[in-house]
Amino acid sequence: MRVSRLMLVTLREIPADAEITSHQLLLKGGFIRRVASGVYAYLPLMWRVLKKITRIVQQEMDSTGALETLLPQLQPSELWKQSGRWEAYTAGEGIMFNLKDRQNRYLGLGPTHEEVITSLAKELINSYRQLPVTLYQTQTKFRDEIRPRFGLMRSREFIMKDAYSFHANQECLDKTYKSMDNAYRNIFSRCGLKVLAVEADSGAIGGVASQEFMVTAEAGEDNILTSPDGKYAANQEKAVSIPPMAKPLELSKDSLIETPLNGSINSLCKTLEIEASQVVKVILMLGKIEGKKPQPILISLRGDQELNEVKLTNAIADILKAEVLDLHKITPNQLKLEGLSELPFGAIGPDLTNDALSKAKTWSSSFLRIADRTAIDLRTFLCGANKLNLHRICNGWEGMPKDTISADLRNSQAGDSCVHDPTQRLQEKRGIEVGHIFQLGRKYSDALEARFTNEEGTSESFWMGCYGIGVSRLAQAAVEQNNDEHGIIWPISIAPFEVIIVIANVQDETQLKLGEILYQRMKDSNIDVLLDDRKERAGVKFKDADLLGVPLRVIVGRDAKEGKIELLRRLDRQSIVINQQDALKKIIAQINELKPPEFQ
RNA sequence: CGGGGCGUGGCGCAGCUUGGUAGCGCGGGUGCUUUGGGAGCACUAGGUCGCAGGUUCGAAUCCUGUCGCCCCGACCA
Repeated sequence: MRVSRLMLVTLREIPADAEITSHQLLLKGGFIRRVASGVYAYLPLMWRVLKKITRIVQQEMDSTGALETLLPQLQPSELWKQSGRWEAYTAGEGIMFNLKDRQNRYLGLGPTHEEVITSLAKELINSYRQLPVTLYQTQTKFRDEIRPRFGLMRSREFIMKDAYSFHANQECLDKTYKSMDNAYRNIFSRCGLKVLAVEADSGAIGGVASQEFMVTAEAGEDNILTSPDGKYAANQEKAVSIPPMAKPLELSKDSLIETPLNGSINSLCKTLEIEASQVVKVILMLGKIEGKKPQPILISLRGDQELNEVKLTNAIADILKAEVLDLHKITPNQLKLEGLSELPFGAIGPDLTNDALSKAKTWSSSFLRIADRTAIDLRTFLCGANKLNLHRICNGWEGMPKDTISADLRNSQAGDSCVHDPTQRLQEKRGIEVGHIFQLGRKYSDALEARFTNEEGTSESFWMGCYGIGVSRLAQAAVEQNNDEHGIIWPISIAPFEVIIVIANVQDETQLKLGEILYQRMKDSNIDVLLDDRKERAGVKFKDADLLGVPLRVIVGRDAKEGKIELLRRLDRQSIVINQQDALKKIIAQINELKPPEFQ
């Protein structure tokens, strides 16, 4: 390809709305253009990158025996109602774009494909003899994100590889799960990415075992907690740890304490000269629960701990045996709308009585009370006295409502001791999730009644796994991890081109001719080569070459008349002057050197 | 959804407070010079100031509404 024919538009100034480096560089280098919020056009250069990633993904998936397919993006609501996800994915802050066709049928734009694939498996697979089978596809997915941001990192339309496996039993699922884990590690390593595998919550998709693959980068949106010995890594939602000990509280008698105008735990503690770990704080939330009345939830936490909403959601679902569709803090305005009297926010205790809900119009009339174990473990603590600006000292939980359920609700934090080895202290990192593998179990096959006949001749639901890679996100994550002050440095395996030939001055016949000869030779040797034949000044072309991040650069310039060219490596700007006859050999050698060792 | 901010040539911005019919830098086109790190000079094209109402003799500027985009947040109010 010739740069003069590439529709290349690089920007001198960074567009104002790009926040993180990778987003800025992709815009500046002419790789992507925003079309709407969270919706991007992949320009020709970017498309080459995406195709290269896809190719690697295909090779690794194929080598596990998975079958490539292509499923519809437009999906009938019926399938989603059968799996029970239609409500959760469309109501409230649901992320599924949905629409009505001319016959008033409801459809969703696929954010994922469990329903479709499971219903196909139901139709196509009847016997254990057909199992196991894994299907995968690479295509555009749609998610109406609450807040799209950072270019391709969190977009509303994105490219994803998703795979689904079907098995006759858990052991077989385990085997495929492991082979996917292995394939994923190969994929990321071949793409030139440093990726960390972490334990994860399976979230809205449901299921048992789950692992995320994180590109470590400051700009990442996810918090990861790791142990220095490398034996434990989990994302914030899932991470467990041993919290620091609470400082024992000296005062022992029940006593009321005036605490006017204490906006926060911190100021409360400062005024009373106590530690946050000696306080029990209460948060009131309202959960929308499938098939039930809105449920007020009273959450008790130790003052120095943070609420983990994912753990809370899981705990609620577990206790009520129903899906949690939505979970939000209760606001004074909501209380008013519900016909309830005001509550002493800021001074609520774990024993706030259900009387507070007695006049509720639509809500359940009693609290679901859940307390984090660290709060339950406190012997003596300070908590709200259920009256504005009033707190009190409590001696243990004896006097508290009997229906308080203990659960792990807290966020693990950097510095906490690790469960597997208390001498290890958790460290915090930021990461970009580029892959996620799950063992779904039988959640979807049960819901959609997707069954096969097993060896005993009886009917049984499929065991399922699902495995995703955010292809477009991975491409941007690669930029986030590989760049310098001059621009992008693509890992060679996913670079839009492997080599760029820059003819310093196309008006110089000798340079132009030599450039063209080298270009032809490289094309003949199947090298992905780009020829910068533009009638621009050399400086402009060098700047663009840096920005575009092509790993190897051949400069045909002044020394062309002696048959010499310069070969420059983008990564470290090491350059050598060589005879043009040796060019091809040297370039091929360098291309191989730049690949990860195990794939040269 | 809550809070904050911004919409003015392709990009980055000024002008708005104090109304008088639009400007700067970069980019585009043409010509000459230049030619290894985002060149110089000259000429030139390009904007119903997001949109809709209103106030006014007169609106980019003031008022109302609306659309779009960006940032922060959703852990005791």
